[in-house]
Amino acid sequence: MQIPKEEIEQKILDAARKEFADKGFTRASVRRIASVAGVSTSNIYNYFKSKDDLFAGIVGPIVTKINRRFDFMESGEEYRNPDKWSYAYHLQMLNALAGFIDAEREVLKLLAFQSHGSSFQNYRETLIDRYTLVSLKFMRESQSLYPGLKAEISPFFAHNIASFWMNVILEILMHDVPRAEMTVFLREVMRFMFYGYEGLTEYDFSNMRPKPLS
Amino acid sequence: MQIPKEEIEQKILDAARKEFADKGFTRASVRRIASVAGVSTSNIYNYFKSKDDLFAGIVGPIVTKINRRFDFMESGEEYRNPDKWSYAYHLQMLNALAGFIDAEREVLKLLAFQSHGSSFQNYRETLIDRYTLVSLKFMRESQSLYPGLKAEISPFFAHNIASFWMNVILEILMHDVPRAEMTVFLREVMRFMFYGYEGLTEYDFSNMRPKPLS
Amino acid sequence: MQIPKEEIEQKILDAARKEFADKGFTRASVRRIASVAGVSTSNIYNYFKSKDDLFAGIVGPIVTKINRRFDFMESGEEYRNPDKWSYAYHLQMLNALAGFIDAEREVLKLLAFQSHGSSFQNYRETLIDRYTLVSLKFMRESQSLYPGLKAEISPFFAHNIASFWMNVILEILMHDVPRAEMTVFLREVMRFMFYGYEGLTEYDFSNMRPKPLS
Amino acid sequence: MQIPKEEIEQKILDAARKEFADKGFTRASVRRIASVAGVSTSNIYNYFKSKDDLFAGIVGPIVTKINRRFDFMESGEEYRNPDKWSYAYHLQMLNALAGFIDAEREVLKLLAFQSHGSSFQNYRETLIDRYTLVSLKFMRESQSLYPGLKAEISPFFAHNIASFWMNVILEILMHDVPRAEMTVFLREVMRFMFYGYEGLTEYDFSNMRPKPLS
DNA sequence: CATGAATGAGAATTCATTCAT
DNA sequence: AATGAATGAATTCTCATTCAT
Repeated sequence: MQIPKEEIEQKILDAARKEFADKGFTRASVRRIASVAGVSTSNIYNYFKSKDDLFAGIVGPIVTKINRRFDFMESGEEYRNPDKWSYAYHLQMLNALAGFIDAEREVLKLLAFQSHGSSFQNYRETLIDRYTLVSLKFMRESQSLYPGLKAEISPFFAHNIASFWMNVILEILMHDVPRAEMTVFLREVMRFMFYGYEGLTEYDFSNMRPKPLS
Repeated sequence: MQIPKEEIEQKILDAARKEFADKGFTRASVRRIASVAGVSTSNIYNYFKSKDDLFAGIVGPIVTKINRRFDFMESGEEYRNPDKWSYAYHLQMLNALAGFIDAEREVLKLLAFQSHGSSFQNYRETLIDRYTLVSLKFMRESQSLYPGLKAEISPFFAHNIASFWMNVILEILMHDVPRAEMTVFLREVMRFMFYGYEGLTEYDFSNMRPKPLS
Repeated sequence: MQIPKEEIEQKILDAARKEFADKGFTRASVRRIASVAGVSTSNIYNYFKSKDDLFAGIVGPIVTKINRRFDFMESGEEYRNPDKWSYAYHLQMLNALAGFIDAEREVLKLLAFQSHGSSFQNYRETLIDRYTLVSLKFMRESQSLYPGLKAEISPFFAHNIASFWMNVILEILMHDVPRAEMTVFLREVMRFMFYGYEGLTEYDFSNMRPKPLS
Repeated sequence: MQIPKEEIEQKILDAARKEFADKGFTRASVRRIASVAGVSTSNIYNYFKSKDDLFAGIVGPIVTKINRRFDFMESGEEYRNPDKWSYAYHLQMLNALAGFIDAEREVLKLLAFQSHGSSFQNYRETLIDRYTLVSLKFMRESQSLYPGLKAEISPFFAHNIASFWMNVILEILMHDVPRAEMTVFLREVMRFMFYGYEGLTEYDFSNMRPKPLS
């Protein structure tokens, strides 16, 4: 054919992205995707072996990226870097997060709000769980590094903090918060968190937490 | 015929509750509900005029209760009570909340996780919005009562706090946290929140926030 | 009960009339009729043994009236009256017709446009056929009375004239022609018919046909 | 698979034609059509996107033809042809009409008697309205060409004449009048009409109207 | 790689009617 | 006379997927 393979695949993915965004996974129709893509329904099955696989084709790359980031966090390497314990580092992380959200809004929205019925419907939970583990590990490491720290956080509480962060991201996505406001907002959230933590753990995080905005 | 109406209605509701809990609103099947309830499919429509109405038949009463509670909060009456500003009051609220969650777990789960596709699919958002308004109002009233307070909370931040509380409840539901642990946990969360607020608003909430659990 | 039988029956008939007028026989729903009438669906079956019977309950009396009129026409008695051959008589007939249509619009519309699917769905045809027979008979009698008349009208042509008259009535009903205009219009139609007949039959109907309206 | 598309489509159309002819649009069943066509119900929806579309698939081509004929009449081009005002021309038209009716009996019957509930249910009215407009226009043009003509026809009367013509066609269809008789009959009707018109308008149409048959 | 053809299972809902009470 | 309860059959339509070509 004249049309190269990749181009067709791209057309399918584009159409699918729109359809999933509009209707959500369950109510999306492969037929409609095909017709928008200008491709026969059956041909879609030459590129993706199921509706679920098609969804994976869209969110897969981003999921991989996210997973790799979590792999890295779980590796613990990060924490061995003393810079990790600085305000600047946290700010940098927040910026990276904001950038990522901003760049991948569309797909992240699919993952967050439209994946019900697909094999990614529990992805949010998975991430929260992973992040919970990471943060508990971080707490433990903190205690060995800073013996004064009394960070007695219950696993479920940690889970909720993780869930809170996830929630913050979902709210950003849901309300299409622009990049610039994201930074301000995320910094405020982090400040809020540090103060909250301090209250619970009786430890002074002042060198880490963001300053108020002017 | 001999079987009284209520009994049948109850059987249908029971079967529906199970089905909705299992499959979620969209993927639930009226046929299956009927067959589990031991009733002809069409007979269901003598009791509930649509699948959505059937769902409403289950969650409706609880929704009404919740809405009434929010009506009361919006009325502002609560805030005119000076006790509202006390630690004891907050604890009492948390206990009431825990009791309610504990009593209505099953239905609340339907509302929270299985309502997608029904007319209640945005209920979570609605509640968050209402609570946001209430808390912003509370902030404003606080400022007139306690002029020292610098509570500059952006509406979106307030929205996120509301969303956080909602999230806490969802987590409790999702992980079937038992009643006893709920109290402990909610108290911790509130402590966390007060400290967080203090950091943001530079105001001393110490007379209001829960003490640490020994 | 306090409510007398007739009253209930009337309520049912009223509700049914509305429903049939709105939806036509086939798409009308007995349930809806019952609910509008404020009666249980099943109770309707104590008054009318089927949906069709219910429809008959509405149109029946008018149908009977019409049938009796046709019985009379078929009896031929009318034609033995020499006045029948006069302009005045025809005018009187048209007025009677207009009055009848005006008085029974609602039911006639049901019969004309909404009876499809009921046992009255062929009533229009039946009437046309009866009228065809009557007019052919009239023609024959005319010839014996007025030997000069060459009224060679084919049965099918007669059928069409009958159908035309029916059509005129349907148009009056469909466009809600008010009583006053009806008279004018029917007179014009009759004039038109007589001239048409004259052309076909080479007979002078001038003593019978309506004058032009000044 | 081996069976080519057109063949299947034809089978479906054939079965549908029968079903619609038997039951009328509303009471026709897609299931039954499918089973008669030897095709799965759902496959029908690969050919026609709805029951209505299926009906349109049958009557559509003829409707298009008819519409084009009316477009032409409305264009007025016809009237600028002086031959239009001749007996011969009218006869030719009647013949064309008879031919068309004869050729498309089956579909015309569907349109005329079985379209209730479909999107063609008002087609009869539409045609009558169009024809009414055309004939009123014709009347006006006549007056400018033949100033002696006093053709004061009310719109509603014109409407009724149009309706009469439609009715004539319906009767032909309903009683399966054979082609040969159609010609005779239509000529009689036209003669009748011209005489009728003459009586109403006091104008001499004698050069236009058909002669009596022998 | 592409497609036309096909399908079975399933969806929610409406219907007229029946019948024991 | 009235009703509450019940039902089986029917409706159109949508779906993801398969497979021979």
